[in-house]
Amino acid sequence: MSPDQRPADESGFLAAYDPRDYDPVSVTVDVVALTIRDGGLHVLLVRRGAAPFAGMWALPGGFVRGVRDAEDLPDAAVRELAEETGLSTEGGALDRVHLEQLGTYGAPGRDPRMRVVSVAYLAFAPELPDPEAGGDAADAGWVPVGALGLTEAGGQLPGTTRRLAFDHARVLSDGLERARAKLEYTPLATAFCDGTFTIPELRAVYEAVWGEELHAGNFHRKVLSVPGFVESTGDTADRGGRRGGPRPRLYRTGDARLLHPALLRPGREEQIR
Amino acid sequence: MSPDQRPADESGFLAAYDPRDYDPVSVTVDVVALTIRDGGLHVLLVRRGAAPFAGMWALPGGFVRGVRDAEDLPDAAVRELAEETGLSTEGGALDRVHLEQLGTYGAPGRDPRMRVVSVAYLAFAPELPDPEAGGDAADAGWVPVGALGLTEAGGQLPGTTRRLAFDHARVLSDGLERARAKLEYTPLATAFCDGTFTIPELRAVYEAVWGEELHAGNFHRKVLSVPGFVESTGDTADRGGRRGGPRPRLYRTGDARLLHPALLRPGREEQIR
DNA sequence: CTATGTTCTTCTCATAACGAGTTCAACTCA
DNA sequence: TGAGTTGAACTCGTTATGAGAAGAACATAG
Repeated sequence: MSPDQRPADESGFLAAYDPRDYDPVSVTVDVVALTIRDGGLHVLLVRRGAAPFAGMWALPGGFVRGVRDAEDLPDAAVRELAEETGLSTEGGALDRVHLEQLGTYGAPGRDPRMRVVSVAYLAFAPELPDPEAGGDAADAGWVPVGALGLTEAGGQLPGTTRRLAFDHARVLSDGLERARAKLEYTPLATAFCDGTFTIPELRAVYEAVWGEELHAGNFHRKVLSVPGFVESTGDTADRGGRRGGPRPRLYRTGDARLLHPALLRPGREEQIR
Repeated sequence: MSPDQRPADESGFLAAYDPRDYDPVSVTVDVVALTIRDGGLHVLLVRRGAAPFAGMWALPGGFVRGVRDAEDLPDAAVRELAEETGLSTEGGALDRVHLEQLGTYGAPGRDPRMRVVSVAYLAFAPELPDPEAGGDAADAGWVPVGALGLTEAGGQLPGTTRRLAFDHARVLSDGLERARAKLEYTPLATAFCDGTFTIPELRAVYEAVWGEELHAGNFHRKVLSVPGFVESTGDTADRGGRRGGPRPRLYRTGDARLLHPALLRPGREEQIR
């Protein structure tokens, strides 16, 4: 909408009205950056050094530059991700990172100091280096998602050692559900892989994100039967699987933007009601 | 994230830093409210009376109350929708409206006057009364979506009489695509219907949103085969179809939150690449 | 009232997709 | 060298799908 559309009973103040004069809202971006390490799904977190929530873990993020050096929201997300990972924005590994908007969180009181509306972004990345802690972050690193004890309700199980600050358990839960859903009907799983990959590597991505094992034969058949999902490079990998087996063939991402038919998660009949 | 997570080179200014002092950003909500009238999909629009974009049409929306009478984002969306439709927030037709967050739009320059970050919401409503124009809105009403000449790229065809202000063509296009996708795998089509409805009425909703005719027999079979999508009331409608035919049976929404199997849009093979 | 055309609902049928399991060769590691 | 593992391709029964047909119930024109 336009900022000057507001209730009729305020129309007399139109010219003088500026919500910033008395109703300040700050805008930040947070990034849910996901990658796969050691066969498991990891998220990029920083440990807070200052109050509030000192000592707890939080998603990387920061203020959107509003007027001075104004930046678009995705640019702010990339900037925060680059600052946190220590990677350059240009010509580096960040080019292969898929970034999409996840949602916006603005409940009053979510930050105890001020009114903050936070635009969350979701990033899918191939394996990236460990971040360096810096600034007011006491620590930073890729944390296994399974170690956070996330609940469906957007909270954390009691007894989880790594507590998440603000409403970041909710944001992260939403990001994980988005990632799981996106793998079903888009080829974004390849964003977790390098330029070339094997079908078993792709299957490992699905298994890490979905958290369950898949039928290798059926997965293989489905991936190859979806037009444009992957295309063969003609090569084979250097060696076989970890504990034996033939050398798998290599593929790269195809030109499909949607998977048809989709690769649906098995056994969701219980979660449907 | 937290507002105090920012680059290390600013950490010296931590205590004194307040982005509102020099970097003001305003937050608004816009609502893409969809309903079905006369068998066609309509969106709620208001015509702007003041510059910028005077005379053009815009999505209803307005500022989020930040600190004084602070409200959550969905509450702000409901409030704007209620103000625009003239319907009461409580105990009225708005209870049956499905509301979900669509996305956030914050490109610099999208509002020529100031930096505005706008959180868009998507509303699915059964038939609602005509709104009353008020305040600085020159006119307001339910506009057939097809009359807006929307393009896939988020613009409008040249020659379209009703021009959309700001980036609202993009927002509306995103909302329509979301609506089309949601009908595939959720029972939200019933949000466009009254408490009880017939399968042909439900099919009319799908046809209006998807913009194509569906095979009546197959649609009927699929709706009844999805567990929890609809449940029979045991009654039949008062009369048959508009031009004849038996009286269809009445159903109400079931308890399913996801459709399995999904009702996929036909003929999307071309849009996949 | 009758005739005509429309619509709801349930079929059939051929094709496509799926889950589960099998087979076999290629490979790693002890 | 042998045992165990894995990639890739296959089978088979079940389920989902698109296209079409059939028949009964109904609205409307005459």
